[in-house]
Amino acid sequence: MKPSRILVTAALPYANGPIHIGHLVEYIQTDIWVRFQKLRGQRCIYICADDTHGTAIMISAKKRGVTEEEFIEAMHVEHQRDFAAFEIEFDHYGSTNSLENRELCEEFWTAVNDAGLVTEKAVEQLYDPIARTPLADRFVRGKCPVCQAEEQYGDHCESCLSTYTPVELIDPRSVLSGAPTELRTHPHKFIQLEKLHDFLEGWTQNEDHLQPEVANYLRGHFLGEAGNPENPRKELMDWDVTRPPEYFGFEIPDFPGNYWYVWFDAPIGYVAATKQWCHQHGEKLENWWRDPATKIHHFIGKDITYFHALFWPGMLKTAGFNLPEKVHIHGFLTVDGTKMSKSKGTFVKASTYLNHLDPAYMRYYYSTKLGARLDDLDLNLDEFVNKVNSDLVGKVVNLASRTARFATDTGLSGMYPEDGGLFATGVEIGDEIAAAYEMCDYNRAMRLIMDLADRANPYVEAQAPWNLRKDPAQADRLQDVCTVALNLFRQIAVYLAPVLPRLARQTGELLSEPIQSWDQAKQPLLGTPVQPFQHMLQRLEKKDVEAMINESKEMEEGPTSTFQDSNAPLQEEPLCEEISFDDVMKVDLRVARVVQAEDVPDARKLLKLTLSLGGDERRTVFAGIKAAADPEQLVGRLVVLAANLAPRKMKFGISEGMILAAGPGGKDVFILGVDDGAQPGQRVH
RNA sequence: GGGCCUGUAGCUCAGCGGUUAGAGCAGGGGACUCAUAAUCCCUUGGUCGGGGGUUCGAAUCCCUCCGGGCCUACCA
Repeated sequence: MKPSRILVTAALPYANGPIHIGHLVEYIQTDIWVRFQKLRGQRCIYICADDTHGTAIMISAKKRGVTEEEFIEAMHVEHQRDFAAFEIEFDHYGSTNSLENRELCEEFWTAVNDAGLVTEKAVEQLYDPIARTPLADRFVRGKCPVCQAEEQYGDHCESCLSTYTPVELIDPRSVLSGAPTELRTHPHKFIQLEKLHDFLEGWTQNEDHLQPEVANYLRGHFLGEAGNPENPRKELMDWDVTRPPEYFGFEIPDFPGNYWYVWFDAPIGYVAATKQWCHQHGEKLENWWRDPATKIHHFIGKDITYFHALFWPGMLKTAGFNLPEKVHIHGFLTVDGTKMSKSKGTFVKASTYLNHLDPAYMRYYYSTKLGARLDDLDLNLDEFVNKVNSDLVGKVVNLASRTARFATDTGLSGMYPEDGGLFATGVEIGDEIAAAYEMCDYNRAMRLIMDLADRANPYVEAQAPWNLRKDPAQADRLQDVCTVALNLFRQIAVYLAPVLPRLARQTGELLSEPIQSWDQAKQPLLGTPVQPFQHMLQRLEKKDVEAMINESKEMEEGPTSTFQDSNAPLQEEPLCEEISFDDVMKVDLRVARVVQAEDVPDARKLLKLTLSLGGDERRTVFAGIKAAADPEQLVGRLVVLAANLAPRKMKFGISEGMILAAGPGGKDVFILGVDDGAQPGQRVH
């Protein structure tokens, strides 16, 4: 049975940066699904908005010397421009910083309070006294309490992989101002998700609301299972949903001076944006969010599974809104097999892409790669060029391009000619294609469609319209052959319409009837004029892809040096805030000799070093250089030791300092040495 | 350490208990000339990661090992 309404959302992009090709996977995937539903005659709307709150936005605005509102407004314009250029067609694109969202947040808040889900607890958090803001973990950097690695984030150490709280961090500093942080205690409100445990277990594990692997993940990771000794029922953690000032967001009415955490108001933004759309279209929000006849589909990336599969359904349930019919979760984009990288030029912004390439290429390529699973998706640049050219230009558009001009004078025949069952096969396969779209199995849909094109081209080859044209007596045959070829082409264009809306428009113009419905693929088009053929899609040139990648590479700066050093290290770890001479002098660096070096068998990264500062002065230091250094080769070497570092208890013993080294870690650690003549114990000035 | 996913032709993948394992692209040979050097025909190529098991029968189910990815690591 057809649902009477389908409401589709894509995750709200954060208004802190431009749209890039990784984002586009999701918005294109969702757009295709929505266009497919609409083509099938469903009542379907595509709702999205900018996610505008939080510390990061506040900081970005400050950096540019504008208000948060100005900042997010500029981003709002930019995002919409990029999406439109990629033919991503939202029915409404709102903002979480809206009146509607504030009101709905209050409504949800009242509901969770009334349901007894809210509790208050004191939270210790690091605070930046200069920027006057509490600091999320990623805004704090300091020394890892476990391995002493410098410049680690507040919650985990990238060097030794240990985790901790920002409070444990040694010498924590704010990333914002560089100031040493203060520890402050502030009341926060929490939502006790555990009280919804039974509901969430039911919702996540039944009725295909989630992909099976996602349901497994949630069961294994958060929910556990009653009666399963391997994976006993786990308690869901309380969710901290408020933030003390300063914070850019909505102030909480019954908790003055506090703000809802951005993740509280962001998903509510789905509802708020729908509400705005309703106002503009004379619709009732009740019909779209509180009517079981409306099916809600969320499309998200796997990174935000938790919020959408546990937290959000819990909120909706509590506040009496529709639960999602399905949360479709996709993987991440890699380029040529690796993470997108600014230095490699594979971190391509939507606007950069548009400077060089046709969005249709990307819509099609992603379609050939997207399935219903949450697997990562690789953009292989060679394959990209290849596939677009051979499939779209060589096979599909070529069908029209090689026959349309023979039919321009006559138009299409009045009766559909014998075609050996080709069109009928296309009708039959159409159901399979539709099923594949419905299940988000776009790569299967594309394969089926290309298979149709692979059947159509041999037909043209066999009928050889270019020969028929030479004989005036064969004029009718010629018209019939072109009628078949162009109808097969049009059938394909209908099936591709969700992916390639422009091609569908062009096909409509060529054959004098717009493509508006999936069912148009079931009936041949007859007797209409054929317009003069115009190119529908340019071939994709490898050099354009290369130009795009080059433009995406971050520029090297400064005077040209004879040493062609990459800018990557600075990109990955930017310079810190300026500090004073006194600050520098606080660190007592000493020359030390490694007198003993041994492997720590249980540690993944650590070596235990005994250092001599001359005489009897010895220090034990655990250094995260196991992968990079051979203990035997270290013995006797002079190194530089941060000698007045507070001792730190680690799993394997007490570390009494740290040795200086450069490099990203792992195998690439380069220990600082000292020129010949230095003596252990000498200070480094 | 745990969890999830994954390993099929040079590449990207389909097949997920049943005839000699498939497609597209790439490679090789030929044809055609309408078309954006597109198209068409033929063709090379795989002991389906290794090993064990269940079965009349396994790429397909189970176990185990190896490799890859992602997520976590007593705050998601």
